[in-house]
Amino acid sequence: MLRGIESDLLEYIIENGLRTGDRLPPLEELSAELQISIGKLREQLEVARALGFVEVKPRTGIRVSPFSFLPAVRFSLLYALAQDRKLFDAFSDLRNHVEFAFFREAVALLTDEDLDHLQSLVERAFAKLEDHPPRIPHDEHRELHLTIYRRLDNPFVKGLLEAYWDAYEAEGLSVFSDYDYLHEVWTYHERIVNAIVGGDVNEAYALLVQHTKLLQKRPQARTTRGRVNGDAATMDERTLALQQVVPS
Amino acid sequence: MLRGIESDLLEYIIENGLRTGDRLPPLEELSAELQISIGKLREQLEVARALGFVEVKPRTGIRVSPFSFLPAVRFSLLYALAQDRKLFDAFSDLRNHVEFAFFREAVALLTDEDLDHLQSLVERAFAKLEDHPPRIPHDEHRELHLTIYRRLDNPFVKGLLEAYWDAYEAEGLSVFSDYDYLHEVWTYHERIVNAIVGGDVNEAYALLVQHTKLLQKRPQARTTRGRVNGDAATMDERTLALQQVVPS
DNA sequence: TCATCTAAATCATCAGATTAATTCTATTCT
DNA sequence: AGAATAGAATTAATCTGATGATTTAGATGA
Repeated sequence: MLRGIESDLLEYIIENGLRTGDRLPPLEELSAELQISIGKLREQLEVARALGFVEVKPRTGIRVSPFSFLPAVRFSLLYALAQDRKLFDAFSDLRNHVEFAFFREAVALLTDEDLDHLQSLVERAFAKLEDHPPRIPHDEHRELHLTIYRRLDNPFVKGLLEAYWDAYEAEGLSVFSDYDYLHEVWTYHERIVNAIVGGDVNEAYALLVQHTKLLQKRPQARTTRGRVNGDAATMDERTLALQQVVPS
Repeated sequence: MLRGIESDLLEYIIENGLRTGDRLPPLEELSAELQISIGKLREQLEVARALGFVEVKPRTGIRVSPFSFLPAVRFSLLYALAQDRKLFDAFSDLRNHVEFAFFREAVALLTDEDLDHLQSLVERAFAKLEDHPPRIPHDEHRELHLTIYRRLDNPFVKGLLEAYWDAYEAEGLSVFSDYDYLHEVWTYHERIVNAIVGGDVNEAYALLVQHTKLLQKRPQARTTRGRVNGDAATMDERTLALQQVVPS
């Protein structure tokens, strides 16, 4: 049990069969019971908290959280990216392969409500793009992708896909896209959703793959530090407008 | 920089551009410089240590480790499995898809030495299986798979694949396999390696997929607590022998 | 019923002291 | 000179006790 992990705190949770929502004893009690100081206990607690295993608040105490792969992946990923931004492409590559690999299975599980939701996301995205001034439909982008995989009963796949978007945001890519690119992406999204709704999974898959290639050759309008380096004079009006707003 | 992660310690590493092997100041100094107590610093240090970002020893101090995705994945995965063993199948499914998705690319990068190594692993595995008493070639199994993906320049893919084997061992599966199954698996391995060496990647890929299906319908000779529940009377001699030795 | 205040529980943080582990260094022995 | 050993210095590891901050629950009053 828990071989390879040294944590009296987590061991306590496992050995006592604590489940999501269950409360742990106060640190002082735990300290007495586990025979280790509060200081050491807090070191382990911080790890458990960073990885999303427990939620800890004053007065409320320590509660077991539902398992999610996301915090661990995100923590490691964001640290890696802070050291070397080139690793974003590596993770991106993994994410793309995972999306491809689970696409058919995921689509097969979508409910009617999910399909409606996908369509409304496409609508909202185009509304933002065609607004004056145009806005970047970043939240819609994230949610569209994650919605497709929502019904997969695999926390590890989900965690990876979710972490991608956190990394995407950390990289600042969302802010630095040009208008034509975004429009083309969303045209693909629209066609993917239509294919899914129409029951043509093969077509949807093919479009997904194509749309990913689009991202790979996206305009590299940024320096290594995430600042825009495009010459403003060469940008079209709508792209310029996009760069002046925070994505919403 | 490091948005979404709250850790003065990691921030220090990033902001000061510390690289693999670099040393951090002693905790007392850090405490003074970062204006936080040693106790709090140690909480963050424990997280960084658990995720493999730093190595910390008395007298030597704190050193930055090369980045690896493995510790974060393993930690989260092992905790998850300790709570619910069924999650092994979920991670296994992810791992299989990732192996499939990166197989061709990985094989294309293998060197001649790698191919030699693969062949020697197959030889060693059969030698163990045909020994008296037979031994489980678990290390060879792990290394064969990881060797195939060794040249991939993607720490995230590598971390996932490595973590699988830690989980595999934690599940105790390695100890509870029957002889015929193992022999069949290694026959596949042999054919996969031969196909790779022969340059027939498509054949190798097809065999890989087949061999994975073999694992999915493996004999479930264990209870929920990892103990053998097979009736000894129904086992053949060689399988019985396997169960009495620790894999080596 | 609602809002506000009060008190208790619990985590959060800190400072200091002691202990243990590791590495370096100097000494001693062969 | 070289190897083994003993000791010293550095640093993390752990514990203790004290104080502060936050959240919740309950009491109080309009």
